[in-house]
Order: sequence, then C-alpha cells, then structure tokens
Amino acid sequence: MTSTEPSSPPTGRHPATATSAGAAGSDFIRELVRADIEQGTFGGRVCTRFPPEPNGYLHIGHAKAICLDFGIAQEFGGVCNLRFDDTNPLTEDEEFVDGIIADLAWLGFTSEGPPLYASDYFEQLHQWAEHLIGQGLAYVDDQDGDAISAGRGGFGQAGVDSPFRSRTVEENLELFRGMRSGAFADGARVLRAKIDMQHENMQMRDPVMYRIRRSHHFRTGDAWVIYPTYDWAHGQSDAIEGVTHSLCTLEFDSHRQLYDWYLSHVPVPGDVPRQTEFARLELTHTVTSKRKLAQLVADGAVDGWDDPRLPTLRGLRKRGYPASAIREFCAFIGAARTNSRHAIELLESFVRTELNRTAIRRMAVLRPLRLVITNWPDDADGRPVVELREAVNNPENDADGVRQVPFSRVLYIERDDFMEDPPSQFFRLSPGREVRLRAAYFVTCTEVVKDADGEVVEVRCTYDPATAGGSAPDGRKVKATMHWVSADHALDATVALYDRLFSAEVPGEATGDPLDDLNPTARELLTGCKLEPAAGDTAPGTVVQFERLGYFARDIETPTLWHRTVGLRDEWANIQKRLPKR
RNA sequence: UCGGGGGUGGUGUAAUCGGCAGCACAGGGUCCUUUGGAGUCCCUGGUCCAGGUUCGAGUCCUGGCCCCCGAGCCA
Repeated sequence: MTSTEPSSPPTGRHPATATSAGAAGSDFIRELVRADIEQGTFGGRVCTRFPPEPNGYLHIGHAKAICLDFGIAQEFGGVCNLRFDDTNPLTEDEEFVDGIIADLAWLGFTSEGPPLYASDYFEQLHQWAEHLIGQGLAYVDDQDGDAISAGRGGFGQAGVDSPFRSRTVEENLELFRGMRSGAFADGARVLRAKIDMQHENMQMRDPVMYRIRRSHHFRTGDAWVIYPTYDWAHGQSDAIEGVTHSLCTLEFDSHRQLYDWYLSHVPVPGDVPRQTEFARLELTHTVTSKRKLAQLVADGAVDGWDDPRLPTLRGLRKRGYPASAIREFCAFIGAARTNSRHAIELLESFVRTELNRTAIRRMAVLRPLRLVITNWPDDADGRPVVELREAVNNPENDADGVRQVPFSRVLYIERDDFMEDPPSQFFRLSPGREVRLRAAYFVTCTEVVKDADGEVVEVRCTYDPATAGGSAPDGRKVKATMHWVSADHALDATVALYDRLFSAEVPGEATGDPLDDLNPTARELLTGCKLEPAAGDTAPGTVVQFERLGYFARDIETPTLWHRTVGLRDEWANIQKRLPKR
C-alpha cells in the first residue's frame, strides 16, 4: 500500500477543528453514547462497527461513517469492528475486501483484530432462524417475488396474509431444512418472519429472512444455497460481536423497528445493541452512491475505481488528497439527522489548508511561452551563463530548507502571464512592463515575437543584474512575481487538470439520471509542461505546490504524470469573472 | 394516500435549564506580501409560516407549509 503521507494514527480529535462548530464530541450521537456510559447502559462499554458490503470501493461518504464509527469508539475507550456485510454473493468479491481494508488503513484506521464477516455467523443465524420458526414467528412462503410484493400492499393500504402463512411449525421446519439442503430451485421459496401484514411500517410486513440463491460465495464457497437478508443478519451480527452502538444512515430509520423486533425474539447473548441513524454525506457536483459510482466505472465513463475524478478514497488518494484533510473535513461537518449536501469547495478548503502547511513548493509552467533575456551574459565559451538561484521550499515551514534552481537566457513562462494588451487589473507581464521572476531578477518586456498567424510565440526582455534575488536596490517595486523554468534544464511532464465530475450541483436533478450531467471536460490533459529540475526528485505519490498554480500529485506508475489535486485560490480568475466581456 | 424523519444566512453546522444567534465555506472589502498563494482585519447575510405560553422562544405548546426516507428474495 502506498501513502501520500506518513500515516498518522487517528486521534479522533483534531485540534484544528476542535472549535465551536463541529467539534468532535458535540454531535447527538456522542451525547447519546456519553449518556449511555453515565447511566451504565451497556455496563459502560462502547463497541461500534463499520459494516461495508464488499461489492465496491469506499468513497468519501464512507469516510464520514468511518470517522464516526472508529472515532467514537476511540474517544470513549471502546473498539470498532470492521465487519464485512457479505450476505449477497451475487455482487460481492474478495477484490473489494482487500481494497476496503487498504483504503481504510490509508484513511488512518485499522480494526484491532482481523476483519470480521457476517458470513462467519451463517450457522448461528440459521439456528436462530429455526428458533423463530419454532416460536411460530417465521414461515416458509412458496409465493414468488411478485406475489410477495403484491401481498405487501402499499402506503396506506394494508397487506394480505400469504396463503402459506399458517403452516405448522413442523412443516416450516421441514421446508426450511429442505431450503438449506438444496431441495428447491432458486427463488422457489423464502423464509419470512411472521410479524404483521397490516403493520403501518412496511418493513414489518413479514420481511424475507432467507432466499435460495445458488451462487458461489467468496468465503463460504458452495456450502450454502440460502443466504440471509441484510435485516436478518445485521442486528444479530451486532449482538454476536457485542456491538453496543450500531450507527447507520437515515434510510435505515424504518428498519430500526425490525432490527429491534428480531433482537427481542432471538436468544442473543449479552446486551441488545441499539441502532442510531445519521444523515449520509452528500457533496455538490459528485455522487456518493456506490451504485452510481460502480455504474460510472462499468460504463467506462472513468478509468476505474481509482480515477482521480471520482470521490472514492482511492481516487482522492491518487488525486493527492491527504487523508488527514478528509478526516478533518469529516470531523468538521459532524453528524446530524438533517439531510444535507455539502459544497465540494468546503472539502477542497480542508485540502488546501493541509497542503499549504505540508507541500513543498516547486515551479512548473503548464502552458509554456518562451521568454528570452536579450542582455543575459555569455560565458567564456560563448554559451549563456547558467546561474543557480536559491529558492525556499516552503515559506510556511523553514525546516523544509532551500533548493537551487538553474536560471539562464531562455526561460519558459506561463502563457497566461503575458498579455499584449492587458486590462488595467492585469499586472503581470506586458510590453514595457517590469515584473519579478520569482527568486531571480526583475525583467522588462521589450519585444514581442509573433508567428504568421499573429500568435505570440516569444517575448523578449532585458533583466536588471542589480535585482538579483528579487529586490531592487533603488527600492522600486513591481506589481507581479511570476514563476519560470529554464528552457535548457526543464523536465517535460504531462499534467492532468481536473474539474467537477458533474457540471450540475446536484447531478441528475433535472433529468433524474446523474449521467446526463457528466462534465465532459472534467479532465484536461496538458502535455509538454515544463518543470524545474528539482521537481524530478519528488517521490511518486507526493503532492507538491506548483507555485501560483495549485497542488499537484506525482503519479505512482507514471512519474512524468502529475494530477492537479486542487488549484490555489485564484484572485485573478475572480477578477476575470467580473470583467466585462470584450 | 399511510408511516417515519427533518426544516437556523447562498451552503453546511453550533447555541447548557427557555437567556447577547456563534463558526466554517462562498461573496464583498482592508492591510500585508518575492506565490494575485498563505496570513490579517472588517463587512454582507439567518431561526419555514401563523398563533400561543413566558419578563424573555431557534429551543416549549397548537395548527399549517415544505423537503427526505419507506411497498428488493439489495445493503
């Protein structure tokens, strides 16, 4: 596993966010846990669990749940179990359990022991199912899916009892054993809890507990042809593990009644766990639904689960998002029962804050324009002098030291940093204007060279030798400082610029299909970018700041590829937006 | 339609027992600056609506409005 940062142990409390808003320790769940401890509800014990289904990779929405599950356990001296909810062999795969464990570790969390699996409890679950049958609280139903669905009724409309609802205990037991032993075809029968077909809560209208499904399970192989449903497996698995606080998202609210019903009718050992729901995390301009992400991957709309445009943990990691920034973001937004969609900009601001502190600075020119210094001296051999200029690695951290950057007659500057006919607010280079080249000299534009099409292909300048280091002895000021790269020393690179994956704030809001809002220019590949030599020393996977441009992560497999993590706040871009169109 | 859960600036999120509506992002401006970065200081802007209780209501009560979830043999 690779990491873009030394993986710091999660502390659960992050100083930077322990302010009045969103401070860890102040949400309704933590208050509840605190109250439970004070009242000795679970003997003062706290045990949570994070229960991903191994049918896809983790995304930023899971990060919120993870920070809650693991964070709360840590804060209250408890443990958090990683339990794979592998009750549906059709979609699940080992590939995903490995990926989930790796992503979890990258985020900064590991479970204490080896990971747990709901499939480890299949035998116990089966025994308890027979117990329910024995109590007359479960029965085998021969109806097909459509009939069961129809019999369930609708909102405000009572369901009707299945014609098989009144089978005897003995008959049910025999049929259920037949289900297990493979006597019946897939889908031929199900085991249902016998609760109340007229119940106002649809979840309580005799929910299915087992279905017949001849599918190879990645852990239990072909040992089982019947598989428990989520509702039947979950609460009992929690109880088996001694989970006290089972935290899940709001859509399971109506399942809580069923969760409690099962637990109160099965002889589970120890404390009865309690389910508490919170609002799932949603972000603007993206989707946090495993189903939709899987579809993007399957459709080839993105390169894979680790595509940097995706809000998957591995996508964000490849893109350069520090795990700590994600943790702090999650701590900051807290937990509540209010449905909410956070602005993606808020997440980005946490990324910038972290990277500003930690990222080494380098100079890179994304869209090169030649700049020739006409009065630059030659050496004894008649070649342009090459001078090494000292530049600080990170103005936010002196300990990061300095580096030498070669400077000579022919440089590249950013095309956007030159305008032949600039508006008044533009104070970068233009004819006759003097600017500072970062860590080097003041230069003044004296001439513009164009090609046959009138395109500027080169700017010529003079430099002032007295301004070495970047300040003029006579005290004169320049209004702009620009980055540059020496043409003879430049490293070639490809840079991937990323924009919102979806152009709409709420993907799919207009048409119902998020895919309709996919942003076709979410990735722009720039080739022929020029990097200062020291950028080549950067370890793959690390994130550096290309000065004045943003933060960029060096790709692991392709060292000449850089991913833009996030841009710098860009005042000039704001000015341009306000500028009247010309 | 029935049941459940929610509504605090543009977006999120706080507010002890009922006691000055705070913080962040976004937006506008200031100062500073060898990154138009970072930092600084300031500003704009809010309790869904209507009643009620109270010296005092985001918080309690009544009624309404709006949003989300729920009828998989998905989780």
